[in-house]
Amino acid sequence: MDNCSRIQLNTMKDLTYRQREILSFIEHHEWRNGFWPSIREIQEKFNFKSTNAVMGHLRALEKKDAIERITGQARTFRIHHHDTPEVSEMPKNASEVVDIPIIGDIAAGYPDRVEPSGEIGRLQVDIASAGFSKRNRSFALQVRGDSMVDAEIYDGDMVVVEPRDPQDGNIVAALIDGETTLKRFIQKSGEPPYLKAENKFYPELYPINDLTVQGVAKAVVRSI
Amino acid sequence: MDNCSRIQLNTMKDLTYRQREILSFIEHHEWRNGFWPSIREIQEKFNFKSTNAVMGHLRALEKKDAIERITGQARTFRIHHHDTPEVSEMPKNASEVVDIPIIGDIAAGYPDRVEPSGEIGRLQVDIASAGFSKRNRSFALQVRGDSMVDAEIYDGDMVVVEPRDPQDGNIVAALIDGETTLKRFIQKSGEPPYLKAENKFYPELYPINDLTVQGVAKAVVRSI
DNA sequence: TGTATACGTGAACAATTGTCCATTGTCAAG
DNA sequence: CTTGACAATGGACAATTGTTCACGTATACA
Repeated sequence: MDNCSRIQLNTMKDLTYRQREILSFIEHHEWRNGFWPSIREIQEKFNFKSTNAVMGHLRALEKKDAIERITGQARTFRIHHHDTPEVSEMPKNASEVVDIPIIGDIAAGYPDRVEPSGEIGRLQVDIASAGFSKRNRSFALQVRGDSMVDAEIYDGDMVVVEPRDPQDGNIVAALIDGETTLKRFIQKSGEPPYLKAENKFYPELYPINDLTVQGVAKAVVRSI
Repeated sequence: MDNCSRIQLNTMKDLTYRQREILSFIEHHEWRNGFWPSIREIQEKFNFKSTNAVMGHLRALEKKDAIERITGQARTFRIHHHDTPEVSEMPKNASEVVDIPIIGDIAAGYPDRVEPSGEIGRLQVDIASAGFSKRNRSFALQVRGDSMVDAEIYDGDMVVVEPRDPQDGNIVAALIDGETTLKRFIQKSGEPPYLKAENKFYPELYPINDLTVQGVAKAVVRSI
């Protein structure tokens, strides 16, 4: 189907297809559940009638140096990833980002497993997309009320705000009547700037001075 | 109103020093070895004469919602990261969290500056509120289309999905017709579960099998 | 004073789980 | 044809491991 996974499959190692299936499941189980499967869980997954079928594969995988185990101990695996990591465009300084794969299509491949090839990008939360700053100059506001519903920002949402000067059209955290609220910042050339609520039931215009705007909203985070 | 958006700021009761030690060791063991410790391994570490000492602590940690276990199964832990553990043997590698203050009211202070006193909590992007996992078990989906607009999820949003079994009412990433979509998972007691689109112009019901649900949506992140 | 929580010992039990025995079959290579 | 790698069955055993009961201490609290 997609050549990415095919290439990876063949470059990997001299594992058989079945062994690769087993290995995939083990990895996937840990990824999904946070702990490794027991041999009988693997057995069930593949409808083996005997645990020894699993044992055979595990021995093979260990012999081929794909995995490592601690004999006698339950659910103790270690996966050896000596397939070549591709050149990464990601910043080497891992401390700067929280790195989350963006998966666009996980339909292909082993149905119960997310193929690496399904990844269409990475979400680097602190920098690229959301403006999260390590310097902690950014902050999050929890939205109360519905003054921004027309901008799809709702009660309870967290809005990440970066303190800086706004530009026309930015959603800003603004200090109005002693309260911090979210408004849209409007500044047409030659005219004085003003703020605007994104809810048609609210007054449109708000006065503004140089202490009003506290920062620019960079992202919305909503827990579900 | 809904407790979900209040996040888990105060849901975890305070751990005792001893409980924190235990928790730290469990985390550290997994970090170092790649799998969770057994109860007797914890016992040895702390020189307990009885496994029941460990059991007591584990029960307490579970009661306080710090960990999760699967009864009867070996080495199956799940750590709930509600806050940053202060006592930790683990390296304070900053790459693990992006730590953002949640500011409830900054009206009182100097408006161009974030007052520490205005902080009502902290948003730890990778773990607490959004289900971001440093182990990368979570993943993000970019929403295409409008099948969830009635749940305030829009085209282009990033949805953070944690792979686990859904409960009634959860928004889930579901594999339908070879495509991953967002649906609401409905399971009334005694009845077979089904999926439901949150858009009145879409068909309501979708069939479901054990490969359908890929995970539960934990958060929405939208760049502005 | 009672009661609750935290902390721990000691021993026994039962479930989970890894391991190993013998055996069957296929298939490609020598 | 034989050999070896691969795949799987079936059953049994033993180690690992989680669980529970009974019992003890200390501390804080109303």
